[in-house]
Amino acid sequence: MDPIAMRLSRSLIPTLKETPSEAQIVSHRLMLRAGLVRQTASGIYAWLPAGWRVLQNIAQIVREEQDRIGAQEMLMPTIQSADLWRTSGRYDAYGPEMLRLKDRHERELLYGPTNEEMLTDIVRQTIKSYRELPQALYHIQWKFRDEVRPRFGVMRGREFLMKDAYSFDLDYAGAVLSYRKMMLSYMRTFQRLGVKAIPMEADSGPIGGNLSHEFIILAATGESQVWYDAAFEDMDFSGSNFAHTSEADLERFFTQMTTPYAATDEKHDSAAWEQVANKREGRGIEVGHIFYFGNKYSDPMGLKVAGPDGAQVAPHMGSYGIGVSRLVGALIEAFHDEAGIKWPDAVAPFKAAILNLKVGDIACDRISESLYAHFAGNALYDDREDRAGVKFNDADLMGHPWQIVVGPRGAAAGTVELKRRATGEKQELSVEAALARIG
RNA sequence: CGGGGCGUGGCGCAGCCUGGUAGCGCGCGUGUUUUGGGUACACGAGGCCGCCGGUUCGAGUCCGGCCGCCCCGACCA
Repeated sequence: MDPIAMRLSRSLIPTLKETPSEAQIVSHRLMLRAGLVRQTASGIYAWLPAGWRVLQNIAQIVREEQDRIGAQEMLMPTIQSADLWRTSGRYDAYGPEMLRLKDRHERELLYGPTNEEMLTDIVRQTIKSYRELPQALYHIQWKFRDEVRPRFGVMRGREFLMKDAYSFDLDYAGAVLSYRKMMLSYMRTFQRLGVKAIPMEADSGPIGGNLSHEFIILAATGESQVWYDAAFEDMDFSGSNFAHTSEADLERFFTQMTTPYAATDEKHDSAAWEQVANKREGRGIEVGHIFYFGNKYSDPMGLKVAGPDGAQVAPHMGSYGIGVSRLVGALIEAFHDEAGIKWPDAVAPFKAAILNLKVGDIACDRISESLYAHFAGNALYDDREDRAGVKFNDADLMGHPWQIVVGPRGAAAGTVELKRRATGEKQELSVEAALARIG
């Protein structure tokens, strides 16, 4: 990575003082103002350098936690053939949300909204025996759903980055294990992202099936009403650090996650709700969804493997989505204040911002440059010849977890002011002490 | 898809009703000034007024059509 690009004076991070009029909700406004994205068409966004770093950070955590439960990463194309979707019957079933295209030969194509058919087809061609099961595969790829009404910025865009995983098991019992592994992976993922996500029983929607959970981040501006047991608010995740191959641990964890009451509108049960001792209500944003759907695709598409007794059996499948680009907006909804974004450490575009309050001052420049070198590209150096207030405001807006303020007042004595964005706490420290504090 | 609204320099907006050579604030450039929470002054650059057509001597303004975007609702990772 070219370190020059991390100097604000040389970066394309166009912060805005005023909010473009198209943005209503706070995350959308802040994403535009912090220079993370630019809209290029309704529901379609370009990810500018800082936004792209956040997106990659989230994707990387998702990736690591998928790998950790033994899922294999791959990459499937965005463009798919209509014929493939006809094999499952979904080409006609999907409706106008699907973006349909034609190539120069008038062949019917589509921009994929999901990949069940494609992966089922690939597995059908390659997996022939129960000995090759189970399989869990995922990719992180752009999807397109032609929403009637895109809104909320990247949270409800038409083009979006999604992690979608697919599991193939010999039987129902195996599929349940795969499903529980994914739930484990999801809880670990959201925990690492620094956010509380609650698994809620869900309708399986157009994808079909009967074992399904949504993962909801609590945020005042969320789009759906949720009811949940207060037990989720201080749930202990220390027990999630077990080997994903342990069936007993998977069951224990699954039970822990799904026993306390939690439901969205569509599944809310007032009778069951009455039994909850510590009730909590709020708004939430759906950031993940997992499904078990049995033979919904393996049957119509003719996916079969040889079982232990030699008979051909249709594998049981599940699919598992995380809205990676939606998470960027959702995290901002969860972590912001009047001044701007307050990124969780794990996803922040930069770990720290270095605010040189007096560019050209020997001591300020020297300390700033050495700090900048120390962070090796993971700090944004505000080396603009601007007023201090401009830098403070932009740093707060962009939401770097740490701000290292290098001003003439302290620089002569070798000290800097360290500000923690999340709490607002400020400390005057030596350069070494500040770096030690940031870790 | 029903209902509502908006398209005027990069951003936020006025001008349109009542047609007469396009304006304000921010941002940007230059200079002076200021120097720890968006400093002040001066000068300056930047606009087929969304597009097409019509009415008119003349259209940002009036009329028609189209396109784009936003908001509310029904629907979704």
